[in-house]
Amino acid sequence: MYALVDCNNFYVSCERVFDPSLRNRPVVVLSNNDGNAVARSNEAKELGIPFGAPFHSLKGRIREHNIAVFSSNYTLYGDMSRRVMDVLGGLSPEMEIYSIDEAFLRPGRRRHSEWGREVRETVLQWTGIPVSVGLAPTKTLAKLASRLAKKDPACCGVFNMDARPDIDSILDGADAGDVWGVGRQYSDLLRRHGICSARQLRDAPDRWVKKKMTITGLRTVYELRGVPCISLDEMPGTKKAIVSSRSFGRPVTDEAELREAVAAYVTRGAEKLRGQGSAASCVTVFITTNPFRKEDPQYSNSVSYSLPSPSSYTPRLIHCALRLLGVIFRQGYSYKKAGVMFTGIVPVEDAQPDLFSRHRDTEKTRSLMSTVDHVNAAMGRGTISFASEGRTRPWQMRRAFLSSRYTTHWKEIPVVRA
DNA sequence: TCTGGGGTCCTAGGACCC
DNA sequence: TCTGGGGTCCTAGGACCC
Repeated sequence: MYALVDCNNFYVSCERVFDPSLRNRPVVVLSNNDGNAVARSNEAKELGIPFGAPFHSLKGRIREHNIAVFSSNYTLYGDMSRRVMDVLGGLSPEMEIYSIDEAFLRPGRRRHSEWGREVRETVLQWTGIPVSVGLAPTKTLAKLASRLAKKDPACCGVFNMDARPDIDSILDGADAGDVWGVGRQYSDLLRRHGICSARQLRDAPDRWVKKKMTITGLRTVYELRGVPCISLDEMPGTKKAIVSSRSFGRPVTDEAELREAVAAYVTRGAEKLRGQGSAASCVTVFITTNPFRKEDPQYSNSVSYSLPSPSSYTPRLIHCALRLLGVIFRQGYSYKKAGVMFTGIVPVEDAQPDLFSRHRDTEKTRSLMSTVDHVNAAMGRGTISFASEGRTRPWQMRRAFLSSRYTTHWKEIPVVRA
C-alpha cells in the first residue's frame, strides 16, 4: 500500500501561511525571472489562468480580478517543504521525498483512510500547508488517487482507492493523459489509437504497449492494474548531472557581464557538487539568445571540456568555464540565458588524479571550500563570494514581487501586532 | 520590456572487442 | 544462396517528471 501526499498549490499555500489576507483571493506565483505562472490558487484556476501562462499575457486579468502576484521565493518554499517533510517523516516508517511538494509514504498498520486523515490534519496544524492524500496499492494509482482527492470536495482531501469497489468507473473517469508517466506525446499517440481513459490504458495489450511506450510504459500499465512495479526510493542517489542556469533580467551583450554570470552559476553548481560529496570530470557551458524575439539575430552554442582530474574546487571550475565561454562567445548578440553543467560526476574519494597534471584537488583546496561552504550556510549565501561573480550583477533575474524569507532570515521574520 | 529551471530513464545504432 | 556470434560502451534523441 502506498500513499502520495501532495501539497495543494504549494507555492501559493506557502505565501498564504504568512499573509492570511490572501485567503479566498486569487493568487499566482511566477517562475524565475517573473516569467510564467507556475502556481495558482483555486480561485485563479477558476478564472481560467493556465499553468505556464506568460506573465505579460496576464496583466489585464490581474488588474481586473485583483489577483495577488508573487515572484518565486525558493528560500521560503524550500524551508516550508523541509518542515512538511519532517512532519511526514514522523507519521510513516518509510518515506520517499519525490519533489518539493510531494512524498510517497507507506501508511502504518492503522486503518488507511483514518491514517490519511491524520496526516492531513497534522501537516495542516503544524505547518499551515493543506495537503491531499491518495492511497492505493501502487504508486501510479496513489498519484491518481491524490488528484481525485483534490477534485472531489466530498472526500475532504483523502482518497483511498482500496476502499472503492467501483475502480473501473473511477479509471473510466480519468484521462489516460493524467496518468503518471503519460505525457503529451504518449497521450496523443494513445488517443490516435482510441485509448482515451485510464481504464482503456490499463486494459491495453502488453505487447502493443511495450512496443509503443517501451518498458517504462508497460510498467505504468501494470501499476494501473494494481501490480507494483515502481518501489519506494528512500535513499535518492547522488545526481548524475548538475545544471545551474538562469535567464537574465535583461538582455546581456557585454562579454564581461556574461563572464560574471557564468562564474556565479559555476559557484552555485560547485556548491551542489560538494553538497553531495562529488566532483565533476566534465564541464559544459552554454549561452543562448532569446528565441522568442524572432526579429533579433539568434545564436546559441555550447562547449564541453573534460578535466584532467575530477574537481569540485570552485576556482578551478570557474577558470575552466570562463575559458569555455571565451570559445563560444560571439560579439553582437543579445544574450538571454547562460548555464553551466557538470557531468561525469564521481564521489570525491573515487576521483582519479592525473599523474601528469599539477591541477588537482588537494586536502588544502577541499578544506578551503569546506570553510567557505560553512560560512555561507551559517551567514547566508554569498557572504563569501568570488570576485569574478561581480558585485552589482545587473544581469540578475527580475523578482519584482518577492515576499519575505519569513522563516530563514531574522530581519524578515513576521511581526505580530497586538 | 515581456515566455523557468531543474532532473531521470530508455532505446537504437555505431564503434569496438575477442 | 549461403560471409559468426556474442558482448560492452558510448552517444544522441526522445520520452517523462516536478
